[in-house]
Amino acid sequence: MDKDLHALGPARGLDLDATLSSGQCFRWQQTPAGWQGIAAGRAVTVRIENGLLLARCPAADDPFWQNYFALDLDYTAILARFAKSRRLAACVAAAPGLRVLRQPFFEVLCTFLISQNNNIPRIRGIVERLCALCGAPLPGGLRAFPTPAALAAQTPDTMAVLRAGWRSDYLLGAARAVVSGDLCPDLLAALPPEQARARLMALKGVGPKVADCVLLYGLGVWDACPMDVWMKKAMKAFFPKGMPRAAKGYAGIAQQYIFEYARTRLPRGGAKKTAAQTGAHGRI
DNA sequence: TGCCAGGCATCTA
DNA sequence: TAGATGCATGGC
Repeated sequence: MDKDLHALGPARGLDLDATLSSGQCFRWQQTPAGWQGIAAGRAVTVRIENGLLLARCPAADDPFWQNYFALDLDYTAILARFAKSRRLAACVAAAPGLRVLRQPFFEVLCTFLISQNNNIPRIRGIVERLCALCGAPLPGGLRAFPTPAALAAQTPDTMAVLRAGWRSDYLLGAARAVVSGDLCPDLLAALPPEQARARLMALKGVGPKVADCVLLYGLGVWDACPMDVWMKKAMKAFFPKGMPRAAKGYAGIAQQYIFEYARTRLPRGGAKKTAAQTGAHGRI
């Protein structure tokens, strides 16, 4: 038995594969020992055994990871609400162990700036090069995600190694806004969601999609709805009258299940065309 | 080889 | 105000 391996708590239905490969986070990889991830300068390897979420990490990091995986959130109650909508329940059934993670604000802001008009393998590559460029070294040859100050100290020339294209300017702008105090996650979290959203969208490179992802994944605003064109069409096909009432207060979480259903159960690019035009909504 | 990617800013009508 | 276009890069 690995002496460093210990329980963070009951997994409460959490599915690591579904959650960590769902496109809401970009610094996790599957290893023979479990899922290895880095967030907020902490490295961890997690896996689930006998209904417990096990972690290999310093015990002092346990509260961080318990919060990261939202182990305190009662998904049984949330999913029971969702079950009142037949179609939403069908989406949940496709990945019932999917969870919305509580990730560090700045990491979410940067990774979703990188994500725009991009694909997941390339997003991961750019994020890793960013961490190699200016993230603090961690044991085991790993790198932390850069602090706002470390990123703000970069220049367009030094950022060229990322091969991130125009997104590099957005990253520098975001980092400098945080360092200057112009953008403060604590203040954002205290604002009504609509005001926080508007404040985020005042940043160059942050549109409605990125802003909503930051609200949902980085500030724990469970009602935020990340919307891109593909998702809007899937939503329109599944729920032409809008998000079902059963999702009230948890629309962002509900949408995570809808998105995962569309991503994994519909043909490639399907929600753009197939769901809306061929009646995929009739199957759920 | 060409399409497209969990968008956004900018331009134009 | 809505729709079209360009943007940098690489996965597939």
